Amino acid sequence: MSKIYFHIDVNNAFLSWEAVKRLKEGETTDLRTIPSAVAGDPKNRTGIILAKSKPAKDMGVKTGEPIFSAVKKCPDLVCVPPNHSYYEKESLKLRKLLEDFSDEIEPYSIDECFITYIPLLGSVMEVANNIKDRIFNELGFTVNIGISDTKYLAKVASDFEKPNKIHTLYVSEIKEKFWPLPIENMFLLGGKTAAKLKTLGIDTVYKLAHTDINILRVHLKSQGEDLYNYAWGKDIDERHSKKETPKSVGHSKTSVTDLTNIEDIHSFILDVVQDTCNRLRKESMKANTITVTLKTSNFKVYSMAQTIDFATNGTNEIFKDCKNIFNKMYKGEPLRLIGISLSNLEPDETTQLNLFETFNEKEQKLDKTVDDILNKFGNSHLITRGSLIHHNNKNDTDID
DNA sequence: TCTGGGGTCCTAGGACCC
DNA sequence: TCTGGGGTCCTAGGACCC
Repeated sequence: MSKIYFHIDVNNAFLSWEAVKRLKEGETTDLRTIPSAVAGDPKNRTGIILAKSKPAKDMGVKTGEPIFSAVKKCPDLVCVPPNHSYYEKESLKLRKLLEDFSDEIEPYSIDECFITYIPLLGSVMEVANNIKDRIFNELGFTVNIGISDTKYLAKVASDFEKPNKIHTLYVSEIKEKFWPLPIENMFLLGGKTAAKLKTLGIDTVYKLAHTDINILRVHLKSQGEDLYNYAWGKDIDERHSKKETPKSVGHSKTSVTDLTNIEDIHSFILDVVQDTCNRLRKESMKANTITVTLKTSNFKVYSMAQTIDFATNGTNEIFKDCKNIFNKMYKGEPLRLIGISLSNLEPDETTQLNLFETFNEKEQKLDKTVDDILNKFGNSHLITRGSLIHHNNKNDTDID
């Protein structure tokens, strides 16, 4: 007997979570009922729309667009700042609830999961309705559920009419429900590929499914073959499924003002490295490859990677490597963003129990150093971090 | 005060080895 | 002095996802 998958997708996740939170805290307006959005802060040059309400969407507001352009279309738009740690908690609550309905839960992102259907719990529709109702009653937000015998089609189905809806798209239904759709509705087919396909006269899933696969291979390589197969109901293979252990850990930050001074840049790199290494150690992993990414004030992005001789997760060591890489690649332009990504990961046995104590002590020492400097100079980011580097170089302190 | 941040995978090309 | 191919590893950039 073949499996049936449900794809659970929180409707307007960040915005819904924010709305529920605010109602609980006593606010009277439900953000979901007015033109609203969760958005970054233009002062920090991160002013883009991360999630929007239905009324905002109806006025043309799009995810990823700058706030200023959203406000042009929708002058009454209410923007609230994002709260990622809160969203993480809501996401975990959802997964916990889903454990009552499935023994195979595969998180796909913070607001999406694939689960397998258990026939003992009732018919497919009964179970789907129960899930939907319990989420709404206990957690306060709505979801879409897509149902199919493949994960790929379940994902496509959950994207049909929203919100608070259940849709099926079984392989046996692709002719009526999938093929008539524009290719943009296909999962794993983005804007660039859609544009390419259109120049070939392919604008619907039907046309894609009825194009010679060799033509697709010539123009889109292996992706062309994959898309052709999806159009015929083939499932995504495991390479598109999330794995338990991360393949890379990275961080990047946009600077409030463009960075031009080398000391400021080094402070900024240290800042990003500290966050990244911290997360890597939490995962008990070490990295063999370090990648530095720069975005210039003109939005040009380039990167350089280096594979090191011995895997590490030490802040100090990685900071030194990052500076080396940076020096090799930097052409002197004003920088808007700096990112560090650590990849080629392997488990770090040394961060297990026996060294846990000393590791913590070191962490505390660093925290104290940062705090001391903070107290001395105030909370200006650059002064703080710059001082830390200076302090580090002068005394050759192990900042890890 | 215009344009985020966190990921995964693929491709093309170069280095290097046999 | 010329000409091979296969295989692996690494890197830079790009497409895609949420």
